[in-house]
Amino acid sequence: MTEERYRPGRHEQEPPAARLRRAAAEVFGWESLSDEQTRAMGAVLDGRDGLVVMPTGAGKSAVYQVPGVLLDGPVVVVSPLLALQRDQMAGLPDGDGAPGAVALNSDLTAAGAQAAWEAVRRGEARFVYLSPEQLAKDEVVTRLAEARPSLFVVDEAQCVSLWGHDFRPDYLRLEQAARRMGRPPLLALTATAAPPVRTEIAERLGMDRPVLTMASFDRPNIRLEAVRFLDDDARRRAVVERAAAEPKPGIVYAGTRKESEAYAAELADLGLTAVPFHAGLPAAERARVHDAFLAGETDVVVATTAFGMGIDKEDVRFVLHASLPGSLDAYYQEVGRCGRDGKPALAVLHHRTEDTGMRRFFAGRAPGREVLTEVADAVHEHGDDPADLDRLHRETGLARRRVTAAVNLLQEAGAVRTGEEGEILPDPATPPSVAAERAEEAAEAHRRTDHSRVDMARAYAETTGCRRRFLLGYFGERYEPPCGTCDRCEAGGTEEPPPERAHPAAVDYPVGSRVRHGEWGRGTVLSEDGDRITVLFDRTGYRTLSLAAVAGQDGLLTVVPEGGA
DNA sequence: CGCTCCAATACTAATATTGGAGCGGTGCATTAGT
Repeated sequence: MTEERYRPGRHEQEPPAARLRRAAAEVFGWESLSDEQTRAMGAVLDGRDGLVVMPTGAGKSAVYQVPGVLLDGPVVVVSPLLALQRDQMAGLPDGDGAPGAVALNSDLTAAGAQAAWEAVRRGEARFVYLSPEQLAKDEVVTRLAEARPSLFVVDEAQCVSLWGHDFRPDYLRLEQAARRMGRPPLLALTATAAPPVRTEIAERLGMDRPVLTMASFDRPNIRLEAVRFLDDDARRRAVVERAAAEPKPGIVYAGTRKESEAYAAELADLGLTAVPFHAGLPAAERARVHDAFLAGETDVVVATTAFGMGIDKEDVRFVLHASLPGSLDAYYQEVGRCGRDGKPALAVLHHRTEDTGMRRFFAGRAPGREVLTEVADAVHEHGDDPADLDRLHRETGLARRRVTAAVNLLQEAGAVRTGEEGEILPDPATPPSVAAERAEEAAEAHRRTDHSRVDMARAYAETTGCRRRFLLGYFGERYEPPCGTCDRCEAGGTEEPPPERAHPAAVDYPVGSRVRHGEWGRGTVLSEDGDRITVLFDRTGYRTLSLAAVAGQDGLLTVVPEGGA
C-alpha cells in the first residue's frame, strides 16, 4: 500500500464545486455529478453534518468518497456487513494516485490487522471500513482517534433505528465513538428512511443541524399489489403461480427459513432455477447463491430478510412477499430491489391476518426488568470506579449484546451516561431500582413503536386507496392519486376523496405539523387521507385518527407551535 | 401471537381430537478444536 494521496495541488483556490468535479473526474473517472451529490458533497467539505437519503445506484457512496480525497485525515466508514465492506473496497479505484483503503474486522489475521493499522498510522489508508462492533472496542477507538479522522460516515444508516434497539445495540453507541475520536463531521447514508427513522438517526448519532439531501422515494415503474388470503394453502399456490408466471429474475421474501426452503423446492419442481437463501445456510452457500443471482444464473431466490443488502442488480423483475413484513421501512427496502433499470417491475404482497402474530412476536424484544435491574445494580455498585461494557459483561455473566442493550436503555432513561473513556457512569440521584423502572418504560415505548409499525404494514396491505399514495405518505412524501399502476387504482375509485369525504378539519392538521393528543401525547402528522390522518406519536407509535372524531372533542388534538419544547 | 409437532386421550381398530411444548429473523466477534 504505497499509493500517493490525491493532492489538489495548484487548484486549491478553486471554488468547492469545481474541486469536487475535478476530484471526481481525476480520481474516480466520473465525468458528471448529480445536483444532489454536489450539494451533499459541498456540505461535507464545509464541515457540516449530513443525512443523505438516496436510492441504491444513485451514487450515495460518492458523497463521502469524493470529498474524502480532499480532506485531511482518514474517513471512517461504518458498514453493517463484512460483505458490504468488501464491496466498497472493491469499488474504489486502484493504481497510482488512488486512495488507499482498509477494512478492520474479524476477517483479518493478526498480521493483516497489524498491516492495516500501520497503513492507518502512516496516513496511507484514506478510507477505513469497520462495523459498529469494532467501534465498541476501546483500543480501536483510541487508535483511530490518534489518526485524527476527517469524516465519520454511517452507511446503511437505517440500521441505527431499525437494528440498534435490540439486534445490534452497538449502533446506538456510535455517537460516543465519534465523540471520542474528536467528533469529526458526521455523514449518514441510507436508501430508505421514514421521517421518524430520519429523526432518530440524527438524534442517536448526535448530529448538529444536519444538511438533509433527499431524492424522491417514488419508483413509478414498480407496480404495487397486495392480496389477502384467509387460507394458507391458497396463499402458497398464489405465490408459487405468480413467481412461475412473471418474467424473471425475481425475489420471493418468505417469513421463515423453513418457508424459504419449501417455496424454493416447489418452484424448482416446476423446472425453475430457484434457490433458498437465509442466515442458517453455510457462508459458502450464501456467497454462491448471491454470486449466481448477480450473474443472472438464477430465476428466483427465495429468501428471508437476510437477502438483499448490497444487491445492486438492475434487471430484477419482481419482488413477491409471501407474508406480511415487519414494517413498511423493511418492505420498501425489499421492494426497491426490483426495477432498478427503470423498466416495468412488480411488487406483490401476499398476506394473512395471522402473519401479524409472528411479526409482533419479533417486535421489541428488549431486555426485561430482571436484566435491567442487574445491570443497573452493577453500574451503581461500581460508583467511583466505573466499569466499561466489557467489565459489566464479565461481571454480570450476561451476554455482551444484552448488556449493551440494557445500558442503552438505562442511558436513554437518563439513569447512566458514558464517559470519555467509555466508562459507564451512574446518575447518583437515581437509585438502581428507579433506573431499571424508567429503562423498562423506554423499552416499552420502543415495543409500542415496533408494534405500530407492524400495524402500518397491515394497514398498507388492507388499504382501499392508492397504494403508492399510502407508501409515499409513510415516507413523508405527498402524492396525488391515481398512480394507475397499483391494484387499487386499477380497480377504480382512488381519485382524490370526494368532497363529502374530505373533512374540513384536515386543514387544521397539516402534514408535518407537531400535535399533542389528550391520551397519546406528542406526535407528528404523517399523512392525511380525506377524513383521516395518520400521526406518529413519540411514545405510542403510529395511529390513524378519524378527523370527525377529533373535531368532535374540543382540545383532544392540538397543534404545537414549532420549536415548542 | 399463532403454527407445528407430538404425545396422550378417546375410542373402539383406523382415525380424530385435544393440550402443551417449542419455535419463529436480521450479524458481528470470539473461541475451541481440527
